[in-house]
Amino acid sequence: MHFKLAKLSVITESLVMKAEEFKKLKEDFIAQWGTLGSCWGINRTMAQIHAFLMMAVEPTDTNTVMDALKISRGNANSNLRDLVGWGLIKRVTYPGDRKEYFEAEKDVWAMFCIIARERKRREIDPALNLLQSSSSNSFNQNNEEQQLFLKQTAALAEFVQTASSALDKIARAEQSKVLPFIVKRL
Amino acid sequence: MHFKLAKLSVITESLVMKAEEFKKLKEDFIAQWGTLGSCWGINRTMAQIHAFLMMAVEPTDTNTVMDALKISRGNANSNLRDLVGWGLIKRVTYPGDRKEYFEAEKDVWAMFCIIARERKRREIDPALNLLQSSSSNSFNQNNEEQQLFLKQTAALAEFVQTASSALDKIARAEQSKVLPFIVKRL
DNA sequence: CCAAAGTTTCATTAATTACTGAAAGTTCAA
DNA sequence: TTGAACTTTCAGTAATTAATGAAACTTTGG
Repeated sequence: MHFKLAKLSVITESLVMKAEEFKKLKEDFIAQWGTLGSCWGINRTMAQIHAFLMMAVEPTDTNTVMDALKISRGNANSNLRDLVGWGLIKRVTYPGDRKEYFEAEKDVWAMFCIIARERKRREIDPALNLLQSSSSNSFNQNNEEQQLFLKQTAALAEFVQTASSALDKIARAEQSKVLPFIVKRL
Repeated sequence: MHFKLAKLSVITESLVMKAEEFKKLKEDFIAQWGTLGSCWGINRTMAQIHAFLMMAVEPTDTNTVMDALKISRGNANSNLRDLVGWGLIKRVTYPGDRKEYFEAEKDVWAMFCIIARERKRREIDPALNLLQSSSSNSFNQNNEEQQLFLKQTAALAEFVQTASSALDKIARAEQSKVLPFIVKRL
């Protein structure tokens, strides 16, 4: 029996990650996710905090985040606030505990929907606004430049409009159905 | 006859944009498109140059771009190079003319496909890489933290993979079919 | 091969964006 | 009402990113 256990643990040790290794892997993942974030136009810290909270078993307080990512209180606070603003994390409080804890939305499809909705609001809607108001002038029909401007702004407006409502539909549908459906049917 | 023309021109003046007004409108549009660009994570100048070239009746040289947008030669050059790199504009030369001119892709659907392809390559693929390599370790089945990490990275990887291939399909299909299809069928 | 026309590079500078940490603000139990 | 625990703010600073413009480079007609 002793023998068997020893053998098993040898095997186990060689296949399974040690706590040390896992810690490193996780830190690496978070750091790299931050780097990826910046090339997505999201600030590094925000992406890292989000990754950290997605991988957190339970709600986590500001100090823990600060310590884990080696960032200042102010930085932690403002990025946490922004993530709450996006709806990607939620504030959690426990009765009898003054501290605030943060918990990430962990469901991937829910995350996608949140991000789609927010990006639409922040990035697509203002563009559509500009395009529609620009294309709705009385252009001179005999002026090639003006006609091109009209044609382009109108075409862009129409496209953005359609794409935007397609995105709406997608983000409102059930995960299990949408993407497989698109992958299959096109 | 003189009378009629005069009258017509009065009407015309009141309804149709004067050259001055149009110039201002276009400049405004370009400036604002630049601002929008920055909130999309694209640098302002690049977005402006792209807008300027989309609205240009014919291929345009570096000096014209510099003058129109009041930017330096170096800035114009590097952003034009980047736009060529994205495939959003093309270099055009005329026999007997040493200058290079630039021409934007004007078809909106083609633009969308280019952007989708490039963003996938630059932003999605590296993320997928990280997710797949992170989730393909031997995690300890008795460790809740490790199991969450595995679950999350694996779920993200799967989602990104599926979304990415959906995007591929969309960008390979015909414009007239895809978006209306999605809008209708979901 | 030269010089003129045109293009690219890159060190420097400017602008923007992100981060720090101390101070001010808030909340609540006693 | 006080003060300890916690959160937020914000002026100052650091880091990053973008822009300038002169110099170096390339191309080509003659």
